[in-house]
Amino acid sequence: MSVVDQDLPGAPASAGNATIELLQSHSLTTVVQRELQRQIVAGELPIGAKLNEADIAATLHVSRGPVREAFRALEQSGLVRTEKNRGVFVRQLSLHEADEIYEVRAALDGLIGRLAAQRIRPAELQRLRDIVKRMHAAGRAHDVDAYFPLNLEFHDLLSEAAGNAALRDNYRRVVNQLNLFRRETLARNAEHIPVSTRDHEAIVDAVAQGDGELAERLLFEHVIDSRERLHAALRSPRAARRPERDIQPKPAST
Amino acid sequence: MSVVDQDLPGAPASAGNATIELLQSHSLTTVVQRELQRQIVAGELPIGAKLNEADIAATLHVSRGPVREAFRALEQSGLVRTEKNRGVFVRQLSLHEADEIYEVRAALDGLIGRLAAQRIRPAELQRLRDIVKRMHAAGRAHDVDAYFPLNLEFHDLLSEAAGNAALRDNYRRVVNQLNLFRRETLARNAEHIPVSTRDHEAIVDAVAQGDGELAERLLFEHVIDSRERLHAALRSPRAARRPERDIQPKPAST
DNA sequence: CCGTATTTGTCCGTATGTATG
DNA sequence: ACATACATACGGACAAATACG
Repeated sequence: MSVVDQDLPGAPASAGNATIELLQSHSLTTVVQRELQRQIVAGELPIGAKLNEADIAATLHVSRGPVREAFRALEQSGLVRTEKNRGVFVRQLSLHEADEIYEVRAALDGLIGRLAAQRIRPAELQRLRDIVKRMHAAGRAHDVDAYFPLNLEFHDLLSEAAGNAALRDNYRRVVNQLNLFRRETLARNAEHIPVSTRDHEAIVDAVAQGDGELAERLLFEHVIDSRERLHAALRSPRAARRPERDIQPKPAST
Repeated sequence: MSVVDQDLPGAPASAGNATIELLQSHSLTTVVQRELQRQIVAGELPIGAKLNEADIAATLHVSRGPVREAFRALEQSGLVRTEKNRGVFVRQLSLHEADEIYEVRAALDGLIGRLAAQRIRPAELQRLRDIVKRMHAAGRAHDVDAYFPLNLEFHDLLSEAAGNAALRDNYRRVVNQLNLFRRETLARNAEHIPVSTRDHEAIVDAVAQGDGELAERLLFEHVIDSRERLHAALRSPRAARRPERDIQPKPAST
């Protein structure tokens, strides 16, 4: 009846089972929360999809209690919205909401730049430069699928290098929310990769030189610019190709 | 068995009962969440206090399910911490954590100033000036208990005037977390009221003149300064008068 | 518009882990 | 160290609301 009993068919119950290790230190609520967040961020659950309590509980081999608790956590983190007596849905950001969150991200990213310029360590700086190098490669190859995760990794590493856990956590929550919008609409077109990569290069240089004010300004403007690119993409004919109504990925069967 | 049956002894079941109205539009989880948040922010639940599921459920006349769900939401909002198989406690911020959160707040407040200078409406500006006027009065009377809520109201109104709901929500969460620390340690001494009120006056002026850059800088520094005042208060002999271990307000009885 | 099926909201019982004498 | 008491974690059942035919 539980995730350790029936899941992972061939796994022995002895040492080395990561699932058991996970359960010993984390509650089922936490496991469900992380799994749902992963599915949402990874795009496995489409925007607007309805999260069915019973289905999720059955799939993860847990009862509805932990699932409902995970829903409340995800709601606070801004990844889902709850309608009373109707259900929980993957959050759909309006353009207006995305604009607002972009401004918040710009402020946080500015502080990240300011602090990272003071506190970044050589190893982190080297990793940043490696990422930028790979960004150049992805740009030359017009490989958007390679560039997108590099962009996430760049900013996540920078938020870590700022040496402020609260800032990093707030930043990650905001970025996760924004991904709800960009995945839906932004064309992720390759045209902007070169200019964005130049932004990143300048940011790394400013951080490397310890110029906090410059890094702050560059990062703030980088975020605002990416918001503007989003607007431009929405005005282009390629945009609005997907409907914005609720999507139900799995009606009933499995 | 429910909150509407036994609570509010003399209240008739007819129209005008706010409790029934509340339950019709909100789930019990939401009601519990708001009530617990209110108790934490208001200081009715001391820092480090253990939140007993059964006690809370009995007091609010609900079952333990909604209480557990509310715990998960409060955990994400940073007001409580959960220890597996041990319980939920009102969060205790270390000085280091408070420092980090103060930096986040400074960045958000800076953006608030920048945006409010562009978007504030005359009625809001007038309300800000009224609050500052009352701050002056509280300062002259050395009335810290009057000043403290005025300070909260000032910044909350400003976050509203910025015209960005996401920014306001993020700001409120951060301020709620910081109150977990300031209530415990900050002496709330009257000495700083005049200088702080002058800060607020300058901020209002900058916003009124539409000088976003100035308002941003003033607010950022205002927050950093208040963090420094916190540090100074901790170094003063008056500080550290309360123990930092867990407190249990109501062992069992009611 | 009504009856049925499905889903959510709530409550309670039980097992497991923790604290205490 | 052991046994007891207590709190939490989880599962399951019932009631209410919604969705569908």
